[in-house]
Amino acid sequence: MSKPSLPQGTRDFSSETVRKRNYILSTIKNVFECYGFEPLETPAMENLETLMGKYGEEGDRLIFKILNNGLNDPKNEAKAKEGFEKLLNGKNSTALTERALKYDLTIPFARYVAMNHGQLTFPYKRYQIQPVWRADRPQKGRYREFTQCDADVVGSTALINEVELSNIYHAVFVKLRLNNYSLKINHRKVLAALAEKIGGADSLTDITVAIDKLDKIGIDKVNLELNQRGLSVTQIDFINQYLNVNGNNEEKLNKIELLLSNNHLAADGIKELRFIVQTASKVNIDIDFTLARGLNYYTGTIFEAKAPAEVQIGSIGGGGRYDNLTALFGVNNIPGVGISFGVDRIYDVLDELNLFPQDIQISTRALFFNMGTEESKFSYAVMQSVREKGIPCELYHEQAKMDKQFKYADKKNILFAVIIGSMEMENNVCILKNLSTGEQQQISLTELPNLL
RNA sequence: GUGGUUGUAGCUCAGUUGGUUAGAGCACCAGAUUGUGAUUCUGGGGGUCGUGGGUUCGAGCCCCAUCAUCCACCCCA
Repeated sequence: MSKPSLPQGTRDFSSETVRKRNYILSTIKNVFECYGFEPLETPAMENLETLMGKYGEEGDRLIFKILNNGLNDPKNEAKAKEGFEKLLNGKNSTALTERALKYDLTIPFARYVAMNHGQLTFPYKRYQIQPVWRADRPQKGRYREFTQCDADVVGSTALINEVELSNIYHAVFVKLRLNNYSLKINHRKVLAALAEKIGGADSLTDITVAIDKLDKIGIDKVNLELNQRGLSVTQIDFINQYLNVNGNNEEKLNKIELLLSNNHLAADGIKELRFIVQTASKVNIDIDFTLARGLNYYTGTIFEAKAPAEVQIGSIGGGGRYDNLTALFGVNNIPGVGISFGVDRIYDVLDELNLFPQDIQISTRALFFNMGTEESKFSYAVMQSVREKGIPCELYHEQAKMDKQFKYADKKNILFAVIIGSMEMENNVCILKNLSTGEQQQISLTELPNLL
């Protein structure tokens, strides 16, 4: 038998890791609940049809598909072979695969809303914390199975939702002591206005893909890429003016207003951004007109949360407004806006900056030493009475040298040692030792629970 | 999907132009120490050198393939 291994890009989470992850997840969850969002969970797998075509060509390629069962049944053989031929020609075949692992939480959510809109109370505010899968090649901060935390509001076009979601980002990051985060925002209508203004509305994708890389590859390479994508010198020149818009948020808005004047798309977008920036005044919002994000379904404001600059990890969250996501599933007029937290990356950031609190690793408060057969029976009974008070504790599993029992307590971050030997048994007392300070005292057994 | 990096003990890594029985530190176990964590000392267990082929009298080292890993691109959280 070969050594056991894990599929590429997946991970086991040790006890310590799970505790750290839960710290992040419960922080996010509490904030979501605090803002009136309700939980939702959807299955790990969806019908392939539900997912295909929703994430662009690149996205389709990264969807994990599940092979149908029973393909080796003789009566399915012809179908299976035909399906395989189709697959070789780059087409999907329900004869081979009709289910897939979910790729994100947004599309399954849209499917859910489309299926249940009759019963839901709008605006419907839901949050969802679940794993998703992508057949991407793993690298730093990138896995094939990872957890997303989404909060969306559907059935409302009110801008207050964008403000709320910005405040959620702020609340979560502050609670995680990630005070230097930045929340970049932009508006799809501003980007569209830029494309319109230079007379290349149809090249919107080309423009945004290129300018999105500005802070990564620099202006020269962006211009080169724009050139390669077929834009003229005058067009590139105008884009450069657009990219040069700088200053604080208000200054940027004023400058872009001037640059994209007499364009109703730009006017709309700028008005909305201005409202959000002014209303969500406590949030570290940084208007960034180069922010593009996936162009699939966003139509209004777009968000991207960045880790503090000293950590070389890109985006730790993102989101935006979509006009009509459920239309993909035949239900119209349900606009929405949502955000997502990238837990796995937030984990890496907190780890790198040493921001996990120490006390999240403590589970057992007290270790009862095992001093012998009779002693341990006695200790066990005492321990059970302490457990009844809700204090987590354990008895060392066998009689062993104290040295060994101390080391066990050390490794498990246990705070106290409770030692009951024959002498203590006779007098109904115990030795309570604080393992971090080394101080110890003899106390009566009735007092014990109060001192733990 | 494209290009590159690295695979030797539980962990971090040495290992000479290819040459005896593959090493160290940490960790683990036992003892010195039969009711108090340290330090020190002594002893001990652990490896198909990622896997499969090839070259050679001889391979941890060279060649091919494969798997895994990490990194970059694409894209993304």
